[in-house]
Amino acid sequence: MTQPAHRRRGEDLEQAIFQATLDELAEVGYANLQMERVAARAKAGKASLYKRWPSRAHLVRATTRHLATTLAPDIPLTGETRDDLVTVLKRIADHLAGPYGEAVRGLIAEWPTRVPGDETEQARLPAAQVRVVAEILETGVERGRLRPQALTPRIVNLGPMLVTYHYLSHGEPAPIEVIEEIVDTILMPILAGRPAAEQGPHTPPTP
Amino acid sequence: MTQPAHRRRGEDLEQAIFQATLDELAEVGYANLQMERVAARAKAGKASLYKRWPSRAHLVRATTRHLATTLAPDIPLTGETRDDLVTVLKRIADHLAGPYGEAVRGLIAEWPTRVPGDETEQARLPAAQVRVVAEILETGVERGRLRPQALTPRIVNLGPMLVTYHYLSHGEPAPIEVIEEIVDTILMPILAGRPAAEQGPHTPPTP
Amino acid sequence: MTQPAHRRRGEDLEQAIFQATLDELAEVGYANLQMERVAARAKAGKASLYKRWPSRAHLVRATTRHLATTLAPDIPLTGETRDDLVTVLKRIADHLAGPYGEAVRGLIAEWPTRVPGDETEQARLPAAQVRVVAEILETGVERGRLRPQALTPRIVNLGPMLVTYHYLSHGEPAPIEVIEEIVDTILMPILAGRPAAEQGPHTPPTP
Amino acid sequence: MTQPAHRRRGEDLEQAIFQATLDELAEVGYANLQMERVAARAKAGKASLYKRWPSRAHLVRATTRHLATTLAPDIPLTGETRDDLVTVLKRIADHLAGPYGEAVRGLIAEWPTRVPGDETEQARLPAAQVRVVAEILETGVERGRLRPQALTPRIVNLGPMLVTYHYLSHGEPAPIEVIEEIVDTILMPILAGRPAAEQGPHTPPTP
DNA sequence: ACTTAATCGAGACGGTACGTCACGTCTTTGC
DNA sequence: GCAAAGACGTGACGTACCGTCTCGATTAAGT
Repeated sequence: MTQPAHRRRGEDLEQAIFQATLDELAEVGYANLQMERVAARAKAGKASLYKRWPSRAHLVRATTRHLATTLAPDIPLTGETRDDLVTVLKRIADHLAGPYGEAVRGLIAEWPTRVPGDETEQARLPAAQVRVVAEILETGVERGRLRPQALTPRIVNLGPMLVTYHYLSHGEPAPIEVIEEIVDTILMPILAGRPAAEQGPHTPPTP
Repeated sequence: MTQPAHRRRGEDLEQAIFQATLDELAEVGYANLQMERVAARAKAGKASLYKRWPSRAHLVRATTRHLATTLAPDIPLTGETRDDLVTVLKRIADHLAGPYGEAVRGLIAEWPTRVPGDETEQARLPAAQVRVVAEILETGVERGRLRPQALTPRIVNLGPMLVTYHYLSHGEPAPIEVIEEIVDTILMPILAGRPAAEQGPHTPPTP
Repeated sequence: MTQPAHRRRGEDLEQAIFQATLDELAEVGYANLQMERVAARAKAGKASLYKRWPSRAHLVRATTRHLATTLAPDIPLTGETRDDLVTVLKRIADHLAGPYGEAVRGLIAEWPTRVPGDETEQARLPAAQVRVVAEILETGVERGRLRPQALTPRIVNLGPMLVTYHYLSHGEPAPIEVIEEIVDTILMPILAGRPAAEQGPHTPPTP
Repeated sequence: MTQPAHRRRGEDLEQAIFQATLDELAEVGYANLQMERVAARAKAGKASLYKRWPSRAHLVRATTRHLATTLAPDIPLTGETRDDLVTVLKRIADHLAGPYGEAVRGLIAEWPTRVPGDETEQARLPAAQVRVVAEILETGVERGRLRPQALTPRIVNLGPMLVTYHYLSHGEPAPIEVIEEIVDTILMPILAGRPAAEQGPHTPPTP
């Protein structure tokens, strides 16, 4: 028999529902995600879902948060700011091609806007990976390559934001050429405080 | 009598449907937009909608394009790059608070992704207003204030993109402080080729 | 409160739907009977109807069968064949003026003809009342007034059939004069084996 | 081009519509007969139909009357009452299998009942063929085989009525065995004034 | 022959009911 | 005493046909 020997409760059940939600997001996307299908896939009753989350949006939001805690980025860094930025942004871009990206797409459209006191962002950037960006920039500053003033949250978020926006508007992750162009013509000029003209894509800096 | 003397057909009818769609977007948002309500509001039959657009997403997309053609930006410019950028980006931000923003939110989530050959962007930036950004930058270049190399599409779009992203992730238009921060710490450094810390409005570039 | 304390399911719900169907048949007739109105009247969802019967025709057919089981004819008989026949045929005629007649009218037109193995008759005569006719004739045979050979199903059904046909072709129940003419010029001659012209009520056969 | 060189008007057009209606009745039956299909089949506009008949029921009724005028029964008679009755009733039964029967089925269900002064019967028996029945009976009376008192309209109609009822309740024309049983156990006893026992199906009268 | 008015075909239109589907709630049954 | 299963009331969906209307083309009748 496929059914569990002992009926799942509490944490176990929640895990199964999260997994079913992720699978559905990956297969049919947010727009076609149905509570009935999630429940069936998790071999759970619909009431078990509604007892925990009042709507599809809340379930998906909880699922992405669950996903964030289980994710180990593990990105190999070289210490070279420009290359490391390309690497981590490509990771973020590809991450969006999966259930996480679908969740962001859906929550942007459906999250009940303007709940007073609910200051959360619908299009929350993947925290663990943004943290890696911050580490790259901190390393660059320590090595004297980047201006310390550039380490503001807005600039740290800029790269992930542009990559996410590309996914949202094109429906697929940014290709490597786009990421390199973003890094070389937008991020590095701001961070290094040098004109973009002194560096182009794939061109090593003039000595 | 409220009913038109002659039954509306073709162009007239389409205009009425677009208007009804815009009104519904503004009132209930994309997620709660219903074909039945749009039809009723336009005093049209549902079949008249489905004869023209196969789905809600197509109707909304057509409506935003219709909206773009009827929009006259008419933004007063001073010739001062930094101030003009703040002005036009604020306009874009506020424009997103209306039906146009709702349409973008919905299309991001619901537009059928990856139709081969359909290279259109779901989160299309408002073309007329982005054109104004380009004019501001061209003026700056002509006056020798901005680097000519910065006039790439990606950099021209950068400001509108950040403002749009703010709306998508927060659900409300970017406030003026955020826009000024974007212009002063991101756009102007890239455009003028100077470190953000050293720059202020109306400051000539250091030799 | 008008709503039931507990949501109706199974048998209870079915009873309510049957009652609503009968009411609609009586009020608007079969041709104008709508599933939506029946559902609304029964305070049920349309899906609850379609889960049980695949079409309007099946619902009405089931309703008439339900009606047949709950009907108690209770017709007072005198033992006098001719008079009892007139009485029961009048009952049948009047019964047709209600929802039952409407159901028969509709099923004749709409029942999917020639379903292999579905030998049921669309214009099924009301079984309980036809049984009373049979009893009348059996009594007549026992008393030696009627020929035993006349007790075939076709002849037993003849009276109800003619009365039903009158309703179908005129849209209203046969009046008493028509029923008496049917009994005196058609039924009694066949049953008693005497020429119609020579017969009257209570007249012994000429030797 | 497939369109007629000369556009049809008046009588020509009406004929084409009648023919299209008959074809549709034969192909899909009354319940599935659609004004749009009739119009398309007749290569006519819907307005041309509605200009002449206010509803589907009126169109079908007019079509059956048109059909009645164009029908030539041409039934071979032998002079033998019993056999001739079987022959003509079989003709009537088979006639019902075509568009005429479908029309009767539909009009029974849909004809607006109780229009004051509209005394027409929905289930009008085919007049030309009923007239043949009358001729057969008149011949029988002239030859002294049948009782003159039996020549009432109700008895003349009895045979066609029973055959029609069989079609209505079974959905297909009465087979020959049923017709012979009707003639031998119902019609002949009434007409000849002899007990049914003296004649059975297929059994010659005892000398 | 040349208008002139009627009539036609074609089909768009405003409506409405259809039968389906998923929602979120509620009841039952089993563990 | 909670979980699974799923029936239920609700209501929007997208489809199909209704009966009305508009339009331009065709045609018979009147000049």
